[in-house]
Amino acid sequence: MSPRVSKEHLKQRRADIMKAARNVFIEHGYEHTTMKHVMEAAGVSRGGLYQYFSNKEDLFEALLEEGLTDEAGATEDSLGKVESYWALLMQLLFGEDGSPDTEMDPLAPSKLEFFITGRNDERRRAYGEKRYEMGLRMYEELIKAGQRSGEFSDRYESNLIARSIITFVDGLALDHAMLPEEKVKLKEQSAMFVEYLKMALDVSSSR
Amino acid sequence: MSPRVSKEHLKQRRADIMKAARNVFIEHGYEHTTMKHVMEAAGVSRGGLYQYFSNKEDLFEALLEEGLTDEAGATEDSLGKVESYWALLMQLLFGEDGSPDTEMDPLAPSKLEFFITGRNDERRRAYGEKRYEMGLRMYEELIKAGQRSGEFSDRYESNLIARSIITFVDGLALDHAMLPEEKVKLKEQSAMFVEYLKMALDVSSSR
DNA sequence: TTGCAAAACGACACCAGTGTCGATATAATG
DNA sequence: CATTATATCGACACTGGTGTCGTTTTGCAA
Repeated sequence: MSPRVSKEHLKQRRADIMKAARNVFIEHGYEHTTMKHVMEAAGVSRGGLYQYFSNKEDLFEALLEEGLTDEAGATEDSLGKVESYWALLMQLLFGEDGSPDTEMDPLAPSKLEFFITGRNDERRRAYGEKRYEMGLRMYEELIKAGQRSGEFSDRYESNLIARSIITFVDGLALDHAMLPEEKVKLKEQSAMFVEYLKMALDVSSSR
Repeated sequence: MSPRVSKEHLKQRRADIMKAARNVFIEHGYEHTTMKHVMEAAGVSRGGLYQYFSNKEDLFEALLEEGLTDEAGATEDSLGKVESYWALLMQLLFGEDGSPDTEMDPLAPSKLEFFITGRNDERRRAYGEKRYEMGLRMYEELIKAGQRSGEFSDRYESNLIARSIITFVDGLALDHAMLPEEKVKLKEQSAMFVEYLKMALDVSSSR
């Protein structure tokens, strides 16, 4: 119900499709979802869907970008109301409450798929690298700042610590994509990794 | 050129196909290789190929099993000629020479694909869990033994350490699947992880 | 109301990949 | 050498997914 409609309505429709698509990707994974799945979930026709997204890749990338801006916003928010670099780091790792829990981005498995299966496609690869660099820089800057302030020890290179954080997070995401949470022991592993970070950064208390 | 042949020849043919398939999977990844690719690489017809493997999944699983038995054999070999649990652990992690290097199983990215994209298939999932458990048990037993012998501290639970090893290895494999080696800094990260293990197990020297 | 631009529709042509099956070729056996 | 079991072949039918495009519908403006 809406030909030649306001830009508002177009935005809304697009958002609706993306929301439905998100659920589909979560359910079926990237490779196994089809445009037909999305059509049905979003209650839109084939032609209608292609009006907004020219193919599955395009659609998924829209979701990726959306997630990115959301995240950036959340980080922005945290920046003010945090009392230490350590607290900020914990918040970056585990979200709002800043303590290890069992929640993970439900879209994460599909994201892994997207980048792994696309590793031979130049475009996709470049995009993946860009995202890796972004994450890396984020953690690295944070650690550097903490080191400069004296809160963190500079025994280890900030770059390397940042890298190991990403490796760990990716590893957890990967294992969690394939195994039930109880088997991965997400919470315990996260807690242990935090111990490791405390050691590497020479932070005593967790507050 | 070989109908009604010796069992030897059949084994050989099968092995040849698997070898060719391995290369194809390495080049294209699991999802993007087709039976046609394998046919061409192995120099065998469609019908011929299907005589040995009933589909792509079957073929890939044969490669997985092969890798598993190879690995078990290599581990077996090490067991005798190793002077400490620590050395054994390093050998398990980094292969023969037991020191961090930049080599990784070239089939690893395809393996990740196989299990991630198949995470909703019951059969595949169960298989993945089985493999995880196997790897977990292997590391756990080793660490337990080291702890019993007094070589390792039992400050941390062997199970948890084993898990974090797998998480780390998986994380590295994942990042390496998408990023060039220089970007992941495989070697440096491995070295740092070893430092961490030394800390967790309270091992002083690396020999 | 009426006209229209364009949003939404869904049938269609197309393609790539799969697994099968009858035909063919040939290594072993007597 | 003739026979035969069967390994190998490749054409084929089928399937599922894709992106397009002419048609229909509908919200808005005149």
